[in-house]
Amino acid sequence: MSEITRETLANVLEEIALLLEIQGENPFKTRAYRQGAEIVSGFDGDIVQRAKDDDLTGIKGLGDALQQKLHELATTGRLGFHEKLRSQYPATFFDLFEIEGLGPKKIAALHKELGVGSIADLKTASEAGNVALLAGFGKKTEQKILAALARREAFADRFLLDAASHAAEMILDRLRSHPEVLRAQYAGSLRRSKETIGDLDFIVATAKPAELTAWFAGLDLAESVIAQGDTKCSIRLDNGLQCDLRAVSSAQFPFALQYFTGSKEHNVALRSRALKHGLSLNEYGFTAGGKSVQHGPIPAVHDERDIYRTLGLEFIPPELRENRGEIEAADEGQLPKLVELENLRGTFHNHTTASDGKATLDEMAEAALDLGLRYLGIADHSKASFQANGLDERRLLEQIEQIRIWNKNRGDELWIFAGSEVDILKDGSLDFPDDLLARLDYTVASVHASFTLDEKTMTKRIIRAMENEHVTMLGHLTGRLLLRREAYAVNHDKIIDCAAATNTIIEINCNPRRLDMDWRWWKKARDKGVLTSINPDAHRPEQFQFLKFGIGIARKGWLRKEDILNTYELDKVKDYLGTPKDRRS
DNA sequence: GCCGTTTTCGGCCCGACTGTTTTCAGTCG
Repeated sequence: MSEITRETLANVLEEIALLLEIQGENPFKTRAYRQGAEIVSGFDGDIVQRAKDDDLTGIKGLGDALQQKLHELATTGRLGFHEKLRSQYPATFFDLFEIEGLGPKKIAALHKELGVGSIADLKTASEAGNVALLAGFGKKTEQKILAALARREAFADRFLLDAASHAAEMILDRLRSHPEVLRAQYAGSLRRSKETIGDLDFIVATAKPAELTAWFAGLDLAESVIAQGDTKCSIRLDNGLQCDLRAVSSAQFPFALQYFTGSKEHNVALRSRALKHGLSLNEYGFTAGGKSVQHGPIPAVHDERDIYRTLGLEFIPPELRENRGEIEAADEGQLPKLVELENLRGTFHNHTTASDGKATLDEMAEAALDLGLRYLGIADHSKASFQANGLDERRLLEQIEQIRIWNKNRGDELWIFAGSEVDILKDGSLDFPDDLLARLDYTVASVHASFTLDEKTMTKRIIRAMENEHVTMLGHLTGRLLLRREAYAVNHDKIIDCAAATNTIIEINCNPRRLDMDWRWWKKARDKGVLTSINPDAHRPEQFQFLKFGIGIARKGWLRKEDILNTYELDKVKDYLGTPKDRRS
């Protein structure tokens, strides 16, 4: 029996939800399982242990039935109910749910009538023209399935933040310059600063919605038009990214923006709260609702802030809207004052041509100056990263000297901190000796090889590095490359505890391919007193722009200005780095 | 299947768009 993890528990519940849908079960029952999966994934604590101990009472959304099932699953590694459902379908069956345009009803029909149990089956049946013959299906549906299958092969279904953000800003500019647009904003997961983006959502306020949707469908950026109506239009860009436009009145705008920003889970919670206030909330406004509560007059709403205020809540910034405690905190007036891009004073963890960067030290420094930064940390690779032209001891000493000269001449404009991104070797020792590390202003310690160690060994390895007095911060904790490579196994709880105990900073690597450590861990780390640094890992000047994605992740992790080293003023950073590690706070 | 400061039963979010329909089901968000 493989080890039971949080993911196992959540996946089993999610699969049950899908299978129940296929069987036409009561939709509310299906939803209960799906919500159960969400609760398990987002639970703040050791849900697996709680399930093993049959200690799940009191967790909202997990009733008797789910508690019993989770307990069975956690203790025995299997769930009879789940296995019975699954046994009726092939192992490849769940892939079908990823096909655009196919939901439980259509998948059930395809399976029952044509025996379709995999993507390959679906392709064969569609190409043979058998799908179009089914009741409720037609030629167009079959064509759409084939197109979706082709697209699935050609494109990723999710996009990195930089690609999504770039497209969104471009389209937003176009929308805002349209004469019939009063207000425009992007919503969805991009506005929430999720680490990857499925599609883009735009909301416009206009008196002429149909004119806007037609204009949107005709954009030269549109590779194809997925749907076009009087108030809604969906197009696909030529990189495969889907963009949805909703055109609403100015009065509806805040509601639509709130609604389409999501997350779905946040909105469900918000709507249920509205009902308790005697109000029904949807994407167009408040209406009288709720069964037994006497409602007052429908309040005036001009912006999103008014929506939250009406429900007795502080304004909840989009990044926090994941139903992970933000509504409760807003209710108690306990939301953090989140960090802003303007709070940044400098940046650490940047590369130059000395290792694998594409710009020289001077070029990086000039770019940092242009950005208005007060200090810049250089951290080129160490010698073990030979694939990245890592510096040996002699070259590092030369670079330190070069930085000292810069500071002597131009330190009052931009102060450069001499650092190193030193490799954490397989046994947890570092790639440079302590006496050399001691000559640096700071170090970023990172894993760049031996990714396949088991979790216990990897965690021990990283902890050994953190215990070194010269390790200022930990680079990209899990080594994940979003949409490309999974994180290596590492125990976040233990790393966070060690970071707190040893005063080691954990970076937020804001390369859009990384965004590591994951935002879901930051609130816990912050509460334990762990400091972070928002690090662009820039290999060329334009990559300083990654800082804004790091800010998004920090905000998503509930972080405030004071939780982040590079919001400190220069003097304070010098003090911090000049204080022995065990006496930093 | 979950929930409850009127409820232990009867609610649980719902509107837009498409395609296959002859009045609506399915999907998506």
